[in-house]
Amino acid sequence: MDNFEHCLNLELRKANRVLTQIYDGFLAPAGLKTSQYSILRAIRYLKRTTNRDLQDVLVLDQTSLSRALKPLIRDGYVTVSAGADRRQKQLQLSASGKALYQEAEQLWKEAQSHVSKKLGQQGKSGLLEMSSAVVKLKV
Amino acid sequence: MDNFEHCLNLELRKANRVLTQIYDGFLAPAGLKTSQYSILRAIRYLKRTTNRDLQDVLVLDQTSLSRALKPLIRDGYVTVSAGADRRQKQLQLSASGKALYQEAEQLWKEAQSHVSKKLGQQGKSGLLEMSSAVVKLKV
DNA sequence: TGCTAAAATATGCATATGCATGTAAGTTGC
DNA sequence: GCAACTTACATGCATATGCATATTTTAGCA
Repeated sequence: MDNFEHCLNLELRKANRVLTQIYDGFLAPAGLKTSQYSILRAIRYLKRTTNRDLQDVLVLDQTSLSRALKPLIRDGYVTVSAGADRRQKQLQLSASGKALYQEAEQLWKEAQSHVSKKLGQQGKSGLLEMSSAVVKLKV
Repeated sequence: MDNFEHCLNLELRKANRVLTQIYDGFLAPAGLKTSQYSILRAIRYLKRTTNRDLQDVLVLDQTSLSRALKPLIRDGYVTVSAGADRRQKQLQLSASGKALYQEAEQLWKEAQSHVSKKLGQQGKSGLLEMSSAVVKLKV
């Protein structure tokens, strides 16, 4: 299909699948996928947050986030408490959640380092800039 | 979280979500998602192919592809026939599959054009090059 | 020939993702 | 103060994705 114009979405999706598999492979010893690691990381740095706030950080639909949180809550890594506004659910990392994050962070660093080395500094910043540009297209 | 190193995978995943939603929005009138459009497109240009061959074109796991094909087969857009090697399943577009592709192709062009304009020529080729580089990391 | 390894595809399981919609709680305007 | 609107979150539905594994068929070789 080299004669035809590449679909930007398909190409990005292919890259996404490959990269996700690489990161997931590195994170596997911790029993986490990248998607879950990203959530733990976001909660960790925000200390205390809500579904609503995580949506912006993770560029994830509210309903997707609602369900993505479930395994983490179920397994006790994230704790939920009611806020002053009782519609909200305050999210925090539990002790085991923090411990798991610490462990996974090391694995993530290996993945990040592995990929960075393969892509080179140019490729790495290119990926970040391109991703940022695409995210800005969000309506 | 601006003080911390961005996770390449998360940034790419965020971009992927945004771009997929844009393309899916354009394709919605045809009742297709980008993922399905990509499969129709690949089959169309290969004329006659198999799950195995599509794996390479779409950079998609065999099991994911197996299931992704089901709705298209169920709805009659893709037809299956046995090959000489009876383990294989020969895949082709049906008449309605070709018609649907024609319709969706117009919508896809609009999406591609819309995004290309937003990203600019630089951004567009950057995305394609970056994606290609990442796909090459596949083990 | 017949046994074993390899190849093509499917299925069980779990999570990922988003749209349409539902539910509960807070906000606003009169 | 209350009806109407908005906000925060969850659920039904359908597809997306991949790992481990099962099934069927073919290929290779003793």
